[in-house]
Amino acid sequence: MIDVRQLREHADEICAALARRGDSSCDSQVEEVLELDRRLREITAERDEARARINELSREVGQLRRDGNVEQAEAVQAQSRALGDDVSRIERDHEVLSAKMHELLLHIPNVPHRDVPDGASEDDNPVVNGPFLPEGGIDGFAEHQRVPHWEIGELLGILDNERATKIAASMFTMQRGAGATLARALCQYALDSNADEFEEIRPPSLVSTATLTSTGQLPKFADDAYAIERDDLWCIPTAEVPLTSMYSGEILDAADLPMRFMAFSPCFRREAGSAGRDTRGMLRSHEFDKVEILALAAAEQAPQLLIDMVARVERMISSLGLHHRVIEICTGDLGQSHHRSFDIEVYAPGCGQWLEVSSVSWFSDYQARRADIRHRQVDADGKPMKGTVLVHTLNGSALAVPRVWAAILETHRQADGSVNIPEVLSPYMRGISRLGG
RNA sequence: GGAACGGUGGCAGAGCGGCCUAAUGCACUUGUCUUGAAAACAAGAGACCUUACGGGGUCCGGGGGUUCAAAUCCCUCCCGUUCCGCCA
Repeated sequence: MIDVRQLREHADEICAALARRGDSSCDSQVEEVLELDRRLREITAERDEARARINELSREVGQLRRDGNVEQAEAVQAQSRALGDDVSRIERDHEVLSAKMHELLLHIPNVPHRDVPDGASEDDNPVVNGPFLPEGGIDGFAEHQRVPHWEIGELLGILDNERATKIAASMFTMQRGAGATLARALCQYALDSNADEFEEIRPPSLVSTATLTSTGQLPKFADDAYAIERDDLWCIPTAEVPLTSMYSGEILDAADLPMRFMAFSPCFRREAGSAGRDTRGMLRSHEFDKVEILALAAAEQAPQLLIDMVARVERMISSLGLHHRVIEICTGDLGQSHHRSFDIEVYAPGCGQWLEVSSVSWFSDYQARRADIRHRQVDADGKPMKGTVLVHTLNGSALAVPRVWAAILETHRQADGSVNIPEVLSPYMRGISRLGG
């Protein structure tokens, strides 16, 4: 959610920034919000005035009754009752207007950071680091690496999506044997690698409607999430959702910032808009495992944290012997809640494509305003100051299992058809260092 | 799922229709005293909205109701504790 007060004072700048996203409907939405805001403040003043008068009169009634002056008390009561009717009428209007305004605000996207490159679509996302490829670039991969992971998985008996489909539905996956061990090893490894700075959390996988609204999935993207209507709960699409809301409605101490969390969780996605895309293998599925990293920070800490978190993901990918590049998300491709975003992509030689394995994003105070997460401010001497400010949120996937799993199979496939497990995973592989062969 | 009891400021906890502008204690901040600290004493202190910056309004789990007036009474939902039932 963007700030109404900011909007009031800097409407032109905000509209201009939103226009960079290429969505022209923002202007009219902003205008409508401002109009509602004007009316709302008008009637709020009216209501408060009436309420102040009622408070005054009620005190008078109390005094009159104590004095035994019943007649006059009743006269004042009648006066107050009439004012009470005014107040309830105004309150009804107020409720309608503020609900309308809130609804509009929930649909207005975040303002892109000024350094976000202009662009219309994902085709305009620039590569900002890499690509880090073997000698010879994309053509430098050997012939035995050019087998898609779904074929490798089937040959080695470690991927059984056919049965996953039988048990559940299409677009569900199932790993077995060493394949399942590898998937779990990746999570263990990701958690251990980030434990130096991030507190491990094991959050609920189902959350309330309020929680899913805070992070921006609702109301706009309800079709993408699995709903458990009977209990008014939703399956999380990422651990970002519960982690961000851990401190919702709370006021944090500046000294505790930044707060850093990581969590392993299953992720559930209906993939409503992508039916028929990436249907083979592990590239896209309704349920997958992921380790997420997340930070709640003061505004001035955010830029450096963004850089740090991208670097962490890059180190992890490199340590697995995978080939990656970092792209920055341009204005036209930026998610609704995002202020600035970087994707880490891994090259999968078997299926011959760059796979998005992580997206690290800075949300400015957009999510924090929805979730109401604030912190106390301190002055230059570290003394607490009056008032509170919203925190900034950042998050990213430390490691999303399926695509990394796929890239490992394809990248580390040997000429004899076996697959070498990256050295860093050996503590988690029960002694398995090679699949097949 | 059933029953009982609860939910009040950072925490503990009183209040159970008007003097609540929420007692009291702890913690906190500032000052006095002190070489410094502690103790003692005094004062202060929250959040949110709005403002002609004088103020005004809101906040006692959420929502609704009764009343001139609700922390206080009624309804409803949520959460917690304890006991029972069920159960990894």
